[in-house]
Amino acid sequence: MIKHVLDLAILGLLGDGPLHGYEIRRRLRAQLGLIANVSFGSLYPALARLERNGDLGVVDADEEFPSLPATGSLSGERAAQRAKRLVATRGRRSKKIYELTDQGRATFQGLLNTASATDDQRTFGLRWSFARHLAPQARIALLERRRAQLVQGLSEGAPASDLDPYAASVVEHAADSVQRDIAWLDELMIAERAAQSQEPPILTHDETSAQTISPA
Amino acid sequence: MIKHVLDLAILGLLGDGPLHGYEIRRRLRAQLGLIANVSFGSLYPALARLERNGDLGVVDADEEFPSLPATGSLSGERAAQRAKRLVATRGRRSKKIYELTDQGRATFQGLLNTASATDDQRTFGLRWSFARHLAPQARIALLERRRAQLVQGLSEGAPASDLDPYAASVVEHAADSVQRDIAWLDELMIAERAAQSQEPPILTHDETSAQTISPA
DNA sequence: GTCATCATGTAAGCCGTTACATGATTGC
DNA sequence: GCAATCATGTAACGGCTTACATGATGAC
Repeated sequence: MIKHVLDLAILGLLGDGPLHGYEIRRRLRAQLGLIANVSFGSLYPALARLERNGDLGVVDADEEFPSLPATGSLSGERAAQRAKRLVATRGRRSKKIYELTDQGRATFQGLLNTASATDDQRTFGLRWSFARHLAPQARIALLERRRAQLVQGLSEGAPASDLDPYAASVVEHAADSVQRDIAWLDELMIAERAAQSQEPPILTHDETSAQTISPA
Repeated sequence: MIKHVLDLAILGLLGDGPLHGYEIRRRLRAQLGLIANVSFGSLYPALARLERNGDLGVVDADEEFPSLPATGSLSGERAAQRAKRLVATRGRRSKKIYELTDQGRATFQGLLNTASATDDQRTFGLRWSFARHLAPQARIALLERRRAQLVQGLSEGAPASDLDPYAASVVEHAADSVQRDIAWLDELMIAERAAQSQEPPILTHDETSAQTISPA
């Protein structure tokens, strides 16, 4: 999984609420195990990098309990207490809970809307699995870009001439798989267009923000 | 494409006759473009490594013309002339034609028969496309190993619960693809068993050598 | 108290792509 | 002779996996 894709997965999962690294990995494997995989050795450095970049913030352990809202801004003695408690709670090693910053949300939208030329099926799958965060017209565009890529790959693919039966069966099956992927995209497009024509004017938060944010 | 797989592709293509690097890449893209890809930056170092290891030998340009067989062994003056001609023909940069050594053939058989736990569909496809070099029972075994891997991956895969429609469709399509791959393997197994029961006692060169060679 | 699991993090090694550099051949 | 293609090779860079190291938590 290349860097942008890992970032996309992390930011996407955190879009549903704060999580710590271990849980992010668990969810990726449980929910998207067939299309995404990530080792701790790449996940934790990625989280640290995203935090450095300002895309992620670390949640104070106390804030896991929303029944204790921060009334007004913290300052002076109160802030010192809180920092001390954070250290005491986490020690040097404990859960480190990340949340999306506004910049992180923008970065996520950028990654989601920026289609790479080297997208493979898994990359596309991960992207599409977050499609609810895309504007409707961006969904259609994403499907069409992916479809064009697959069609081009097929045309550049093997003519399957003068191959022995074993190699020929492999090439044939690979071509079949791509064609099924294309058919799947066509179904998605039909469903998407139908859904959009039914309820066109409703704009969600994600949809409005998607229109105001430029790709990274 | 991991190292073993690249080696497998190179050695497999050279099994049909001597080739130079540029041509190896051309054929890989033309014949197996959907399942294999390789850049010069990895191909040439791989060729050099295989040559160092003794799996490949460099063919004298003269030997491209089989109408000039080497009658007897070369020695002394004759050998010197030939070496000079080789340098003159290739200069410092020209076609460098590789051929399989006996050791290279053994290495190929080892790679072909040694299934890795991290095999993906492309790796398996490349392996299977060289299945004609495998002993019949090794073909069946390869198919069954791959099938078991896919079944296990499916069982570990997502329960697809509480996902939004977009993510759910991705997971569902991925599972469908794996199931189609399994069905394909089943077809291959049926065809393979049928072919083997029709003509069991015929042993080709590859089949006999496959039984005497141990994996690398 | 100890074992399994949860949880974070670092370092080494591997490998592949990209970009760069060089030179030979062929058609015009 | 010049451009396009054929042909080989090197170096820098990026990024992922594996293995290692450390520590907290909960069950028994």
